Amino acid sequence: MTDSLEKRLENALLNGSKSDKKIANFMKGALNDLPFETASSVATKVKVSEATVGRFCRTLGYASFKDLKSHLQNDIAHNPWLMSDRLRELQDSAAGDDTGLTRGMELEIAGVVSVYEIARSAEWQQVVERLANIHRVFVAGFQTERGIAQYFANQLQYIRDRVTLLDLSGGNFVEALVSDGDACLVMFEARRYSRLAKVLAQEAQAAGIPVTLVTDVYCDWGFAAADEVFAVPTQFNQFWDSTALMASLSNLMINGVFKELGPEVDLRLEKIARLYGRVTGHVGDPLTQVAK
Amino acid sequence: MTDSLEKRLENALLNGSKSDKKIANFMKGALNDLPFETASSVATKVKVSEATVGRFCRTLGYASFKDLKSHLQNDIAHNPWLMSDRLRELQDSAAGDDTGLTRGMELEIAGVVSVYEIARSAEWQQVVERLANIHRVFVAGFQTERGIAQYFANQLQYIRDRVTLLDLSGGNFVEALVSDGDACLVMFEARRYSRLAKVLAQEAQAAGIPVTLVTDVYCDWGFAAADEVFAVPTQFNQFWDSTALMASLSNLMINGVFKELGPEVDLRLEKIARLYGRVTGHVGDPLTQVAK
DNA sequence: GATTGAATGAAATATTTCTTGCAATTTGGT
DNA sequence: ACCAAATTGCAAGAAATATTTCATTCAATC
Repeated sequence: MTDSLEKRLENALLNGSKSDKKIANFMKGALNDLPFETASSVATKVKVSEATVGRFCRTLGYASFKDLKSHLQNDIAHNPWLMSDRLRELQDSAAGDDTGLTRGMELEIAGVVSVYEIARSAEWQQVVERLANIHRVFVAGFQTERGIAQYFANQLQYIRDRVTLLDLSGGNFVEALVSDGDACLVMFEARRYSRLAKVLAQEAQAAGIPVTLVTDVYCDWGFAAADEVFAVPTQFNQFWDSTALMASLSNLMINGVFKELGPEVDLRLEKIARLYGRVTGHVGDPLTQVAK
Repeated sequence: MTDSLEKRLENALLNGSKSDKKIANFMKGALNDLPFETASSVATKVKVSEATVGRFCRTLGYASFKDLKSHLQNDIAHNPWLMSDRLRELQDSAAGDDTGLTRGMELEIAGVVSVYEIARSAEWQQVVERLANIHRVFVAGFQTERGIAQYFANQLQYIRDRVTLLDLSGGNFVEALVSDGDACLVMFEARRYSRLAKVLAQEAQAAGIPVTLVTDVYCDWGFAAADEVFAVPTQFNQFWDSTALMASLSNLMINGVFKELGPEVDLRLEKIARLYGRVTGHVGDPLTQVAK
C-alpha cells in the first residue's frame, strides 16, 4: 500500500462510500489548495462532518488529514501550490507555442479588477438598494447577452420576488413596462448593440422607470438612455469580445442585494430549494426517486 | 502597506531584529514548504519561540501565521508581470472598510488563473476539436446555470451550425439525444445539482454521446457520468457560490473552436450579423428604422 | 555603568483542529 | 418490505497550535 495520493483518491472515487467520493473528488480537483486546507475546512466545503474527513484519510492509509498533507509534500513535490509558481508555469509553458492565451489572461484579470472597482462606486450602491427595495424588477439581454440576463434574473429570483426576464422575441415588452409604476430595468448588452436595446431603454425612461445598463466600454448611447451605465472590459485577446465578466458583475450585484435584504432571504432560499427538490429533484435526494 | 510577502520578508531581512531575520531568511528559502509548516514547526526549525513567530507575522502585517499562509495561497499581487498599480490601489483603498470584497476579488482572480490552466489541458483540446468537427452539439444547463448554457449555445451558434440548447422543462430531452448518432453534449451545472443533470448525462453516455461537464469542484458524480469534467472555482467570499467563471470558460472554449474552424467562420458571422440587422436592427443601422 | 525601551522565551490561556463513542440514518441484500 | 451492516453526523473530549502575559535579557543611549 504505497500508492500515491492521487492513485488512492481515484480508487476511493470508485470504491468509496458516498461521502468518500465527495471528499475524494474534491481533493482531486483541488490538489493545489490542499496544503492550505484543514480537515474541518474541507469538511465544511464538501458539507460533510469533520469526523468523516478524518476517517476518510484513515481509510486511505494515512493517520490523519495532517499526515496526508505531509505526504503530499513529498508525493507530488513538483506540483506548484503557490499562485506565483502556477503563474510562472503558465507563462513558461506558453513561451513557445503561444496562442495569446497568457496575454488574454492578463487582460481578463485586469478586467476582474475593473469589475470590482465598479462594485465600489456610488452608482453601484444605488442600484443595489433599488434592486432590494423596488416593487418589481425587469431584466433584459440581447443577442449573446440574453444568457447573461437570464443568469442574472434567475439568481435574483432566488432571493426576491417579482423579477421578470423580458422576452424580446417580438418587442412586446413595452406593455409590461407601462403596466406598473414602481419598477426598474436592468439591461445587458454589448456591441453590436441591438436596436431593441436602445428602444427599450428609451421607452423605459419615458415611463419613469430607472434603467441600469451593463455594457462594454464602447457603448456610446448608454449614457443618454440609462440612469446608470456599468461598462465592463470585453477584450481579452480573443477573436471577438467576451462579455463573460458581466456574469461576475451579476454575481457581485446579487451578493450586494442579498446583503441589503438581510437574513430573512435565507428562508426564501430554503423554500425554493425545497420546491425545486420536490418538482425536479437534486442529485442525492432520497425522497425524489422517480419510478422506473 | 500592501506589499507582497516576498517584499516584506526582504524588508524584514534588512530592518528586522535578530530573530526576525532568522525567521525571514528561513521563510524566504522555504516558500514552497511553508504551506505545510505551522508556527511551532517553524519556531523549532529556526530555534525561536512560537510566540516570536506569531509576533513576526504580525509585524509583517498579517494577523497570524495562518493568515500569512492563506495569503500565500493566492497571492497574485506580487507578480509584477500581471496587474499592479490599480490592483494595489484598490487593495489600499479597501484596507479599512472592507466588506470582504477585496478578498473575493483575489479569489476570483485566482479562479481566472485556474480557468486558463484548464484551457491548456489535453482534455480541453479534445473537446475543442470535437465541438469544431462533430455533426451536432447539444447544450444544457440547470437552475441558475441555464443562463450560462444559453450564453454558450448562442455564441457557438454564431460560429457553427446545428447547435441546440436543450429545453429542460419536462425532461423531454431524451428523444433529442437518441435521434442522432454523431453528436455531443456540453452541460453546465453546479451544486445543488439537479437530478436532471445526472440523468441526462447518463442517458447521453448510454447513447454513445460524449459528455462534457462544466461544474464546480464539489461535483462527485461527474467523473462517472461525463467524458470530460472541467471544474471551475466558485467560492469568492460571497454568500453563495458564483458560477460566473463558467462564462469565462465558455468564451475561451468558443475562442478555441473558432480557431479550430479557421477563417471561413468569418463569412458565417457576417451573414448572421446581417440577418439580425434585417430582422431586428442594430443601433445606428440607417436601414432598419421602423415606421413610426 | 546606569537607564530605558525593545525583543525574547516560558508558561498560562485560548483557540483551532482532530479523534472517539454513540445514536441515527442510509444502504444493500433478502 | 424488512433487517443487518455500513456509514454518517453530533457532541464531547483530546491534542495540536496559536496568543497573551510577564519576567528576563539584550542593546543602545546617556
